[in-house]
Amino acid sequence: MSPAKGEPSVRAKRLPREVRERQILDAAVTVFSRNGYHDASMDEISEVAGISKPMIYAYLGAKEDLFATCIHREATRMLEAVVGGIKAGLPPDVQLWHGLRSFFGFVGEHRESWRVLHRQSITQGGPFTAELNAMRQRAISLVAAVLMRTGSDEGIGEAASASGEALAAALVGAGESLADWWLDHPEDSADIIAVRLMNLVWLGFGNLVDGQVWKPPPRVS
Amino acid sequence: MSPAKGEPSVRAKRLPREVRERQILDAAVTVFSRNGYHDASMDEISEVAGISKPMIYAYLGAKEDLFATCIHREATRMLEAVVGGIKAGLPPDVQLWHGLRSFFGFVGEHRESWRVLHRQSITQGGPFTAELNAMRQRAISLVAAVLMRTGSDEGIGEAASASGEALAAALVGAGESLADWWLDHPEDSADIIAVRLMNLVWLGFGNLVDGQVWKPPPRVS
DNA sequence: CCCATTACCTACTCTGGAGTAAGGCTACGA
DNA sequence: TCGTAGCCTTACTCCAGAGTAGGTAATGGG
Repeated sequence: MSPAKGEPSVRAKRLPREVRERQILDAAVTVFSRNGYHDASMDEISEVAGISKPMIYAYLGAKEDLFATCIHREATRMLEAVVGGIKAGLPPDVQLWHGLRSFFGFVGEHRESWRVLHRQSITQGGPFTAELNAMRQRAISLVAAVLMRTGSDEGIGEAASASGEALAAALVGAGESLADWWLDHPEDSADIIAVRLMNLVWLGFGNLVDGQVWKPPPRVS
Repeated sequence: MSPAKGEPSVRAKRLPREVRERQILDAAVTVFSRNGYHDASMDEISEVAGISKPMIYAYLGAKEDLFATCIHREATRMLEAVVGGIKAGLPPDVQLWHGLRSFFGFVGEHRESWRVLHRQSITQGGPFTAELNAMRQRAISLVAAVLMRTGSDEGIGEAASASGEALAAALVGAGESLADWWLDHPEDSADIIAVRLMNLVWLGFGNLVDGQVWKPPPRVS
């Protein structure tokens, strides 16, 4: 922007802490998503944020703290998007459908967020693992809750209720993996991806093979 | 141990290269699975292998090469286990069932291998990413092949055939995620986990909710 | 107008850990 | 017996990159 001479370390304009923190977090998410935790350097983050390194330490603490804060913020955003997309009182398949739709919608619009969350959410190592596990668990619990509510609404089958969390974990994993696959095959829209997973998860292969298809209800949202 | 002299860097017994390489790889898998790529140090690996560091460099090359070799070996083992568990000529659901069973069986018996493969297979960064992606792709292709073969055997439905790879990606992800979940909830056997995923993937939630259950055929190995 | 506060910077220190140079053993063939 | 090939080690070098010390400049209340 503005600078007639590139932007060679001009002293940054004075800004209130609140704003700078946001900028730093945004930069951190960008860099973390590009390089992963370990290969991201504080120097690079500070550069992207257009600020000098000590500011990061002053405001957000050490690298680990910074990362944990990123994870927390992005995970919260994502979960809110998904939860916000689910409307109570609708039939179970429709609820699931809305959840998936919100999820893939979010991923499509916030690729960086998604990369930070997923690419790093598996890797063990740092003490931020706590933050990551907590977030993942929140996701699984959320899904399990939807599934179980679904179940109790119409007398759930043995197989499903006995293993709610396991099924939720599987579903979450399928979603994650498919989201990743999608990033490499962006030709389809979020809704199409969501429908595919919905087909798999609701109908199952047994029915798909027979040519059945699940379709979203005509007039919802 | 053997505290009379501890075991203070006693010169290791002379062994043929082939054997040492195996030992080093085993140690590397152990350490990588415990700490992840970045937090694993060559020093620790050499210590676990009972050998000095330069030997690793002499035989297996730099850290990245070592890691890539580990991934390659473990991934190959796993894929062979899965492929070996699938018998051609059986009904589609049974084939899928055998595949899942082999997969979870492998994970149960080779936790270290699994951790290395999965915990690291997502994280991007090093140039070994190539190795990882290749392996993951092999897995997805394999699954897709089984699914499609299944399909063509009995006139596959539109929905399934249009998105074979996507569905395979989802299925693989579900398996991975469930395997991870299992590591934290080891109270169930591999077969039980496999049945759960089979239920989800073959019957779908729609049927599970109605109380249907998929059961393995009575007499198949 | 002045001083306290808060934003901001340059220019370091210091350590973990990858990778290597250079040289000792040991086995086996001649 | 010696020599040479190939295991094996100690003891470094070297650097990226986390984290900090100490100082400058804008802002705003008195």
